[in-house]
Amino acid sequence: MSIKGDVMDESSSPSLLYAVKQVEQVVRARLDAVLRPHGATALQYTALTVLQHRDGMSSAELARNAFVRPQSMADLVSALESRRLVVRVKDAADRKRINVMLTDEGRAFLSACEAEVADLERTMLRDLTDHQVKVLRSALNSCRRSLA
Amino acid sequence: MSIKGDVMDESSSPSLLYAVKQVEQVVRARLDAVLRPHGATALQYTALTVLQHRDGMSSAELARNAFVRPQSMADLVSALESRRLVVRVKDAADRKRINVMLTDEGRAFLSACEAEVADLERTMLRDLTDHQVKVLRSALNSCRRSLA
DNA sequence: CATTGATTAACAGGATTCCTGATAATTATG
DNA sequence: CATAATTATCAGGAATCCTGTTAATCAATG
Repeated sequence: MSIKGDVMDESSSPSLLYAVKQVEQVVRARLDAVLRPHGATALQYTALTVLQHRDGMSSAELARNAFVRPQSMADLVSALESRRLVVRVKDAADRKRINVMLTDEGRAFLSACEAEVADLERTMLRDLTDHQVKVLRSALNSCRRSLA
Repeated sequence: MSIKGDVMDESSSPSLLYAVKQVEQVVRARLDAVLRPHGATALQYTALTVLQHRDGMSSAELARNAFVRPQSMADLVSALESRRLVVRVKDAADRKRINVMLTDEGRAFLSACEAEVADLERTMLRDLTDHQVKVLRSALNSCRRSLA
């Protein structure tokens, strides 16, 4: 009885593009399950965490950061605003720009999910050494940079 | 002028869940761009490559492998069938099962995309040593297994 | 052997996430 | 100043995800 997601395991040296996708798929599924009771999706959560690091980004910036079209991100931000997790604030210095800011509710939401998400990450990394985690992190960042 | 996708770079030790998602996002965008002229999406392509490795999987198996609900995969397979890239064949030994088989067209499609996709992967890994690639691969597989 | 449980496929409806195409306003550039 | 670049928004649509439900088939159990 095989473990889920192992059709193309190490034995067949599959594409690393595929390996990344597999991990992302299982993360997404697991994250969605964690977040659903809180009323959000994995992607929405991701956008919120980005804002947590750099509040006040424009929708266009968020889109670029996520490698999607501006409109895609605008729709996501719109949904977050509907849920009152963010507000959109006209930029004083640049009137065509609208900054996306976390609300207190948004911050509370992130706090509420934090433990479970951290648990998920801990589970994901449980069989890796500290060194492997370090290499993984820098390799992923290298991959992203090379394709960005 | 920052590189796209670097809001939470190494300097702030972000979630590895996020790092995976970032790479997946840029891969998906790049892969979509490569595949669009061929008339398919990154996800459809991924499903086809899985079948390339193990032809005749059922839709339910493909779903499990991809960590999505059966219906989600059924819809994707349905789209692939419409494009004649796969056929669905009743299983002789188990009449409730339908095996998804690559067509010649499906195979030809994969061949047509192969060079460009390989190029993409090469680009992704260009700044990594062989050793780092090796660690990356096994770490990703470990992550997947731990969450599956 | 009959019943129950598990698995597979499919229908239906809907939300989310992605894209393209287009328009308008604002800022940057030469 | 005119043009180019950037931002946001409207519109429409495809793809991808889910939940809920039903029916058929196989597996397990007593």
